[in-house]
Amino acid sequence: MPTELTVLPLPDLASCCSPATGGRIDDAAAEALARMFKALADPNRVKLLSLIAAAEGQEACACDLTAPVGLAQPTISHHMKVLTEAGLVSREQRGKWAYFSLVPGVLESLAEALAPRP
Amino acid sequence: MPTELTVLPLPDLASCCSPATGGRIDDAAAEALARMFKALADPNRVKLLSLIAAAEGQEACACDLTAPVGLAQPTISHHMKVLTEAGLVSREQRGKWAYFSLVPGVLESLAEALAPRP
DNA sequence: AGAACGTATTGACATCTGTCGATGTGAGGC
DNA sequence: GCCTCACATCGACAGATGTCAATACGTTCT
Repeated sequence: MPTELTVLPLPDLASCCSPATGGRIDDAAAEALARMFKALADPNRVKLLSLIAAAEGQEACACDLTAPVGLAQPTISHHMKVLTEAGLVSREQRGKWAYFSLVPGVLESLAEALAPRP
Repeated sequence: MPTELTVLPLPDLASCCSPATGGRIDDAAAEALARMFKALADPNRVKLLSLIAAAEGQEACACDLTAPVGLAQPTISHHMKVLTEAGLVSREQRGKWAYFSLVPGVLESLAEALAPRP
């Protein structure tokens, strides 16, 4: 079977050149942005992302994510899937452990869409 | 009766000095951020925000928001309430029209939380 | 091969969310 | 005063979402 593709391909985000505050955005851009924000719209996912971002190399093992947020293992797995499919983090299997890392540039693109700097 | 307060007081956002990607954030900050993102987690709300941001003075009458997004009037009203309670826009009654404007600095704070610039 | 371990998937559940029609409210105009 | 206009609120509905227990999957060790 083919490797799972992220739901939001990176080019899509890169193409949303009209930032949210810089003018009217089209339907596709609005949906692309909303899909990213939806992935961030849960406190536990924000925490998970923060944990990964705070780790060295900006990558963390799933085993290190369960305890800090205090949720059951399947729930963590679910949230990580949401973050992965949104294109915010990437997953790498290393032995029996799953490592997640920030996808470079995505958060910066999102921030740019929110408040473009002159 | 007292003036309605925004659900997310601005100081709260300002105090979330540990950005999402700069280190572990505490529960309160995670929830504050998630609340903002939740308000942005709908394509129509992104469009509405974009319409306001694109208008001169970054303010728009509700009557000008209904047609572009193609939703029923109560639905627009609902979305604007969500955006207002999230602290992203403010509402001002002028005659029989309701004007919404971007709350200054909030989007910038959010962007900063997502990707702090050095 | 079999056991142990780390994760993912499934199924079920309660809750939240987006949407609209109907109705309420408040300001201006006749 | 009454009617109209702009907007908010209510009630209802389908669909999405967060959560966990139970189970399945894949890797590693013996």
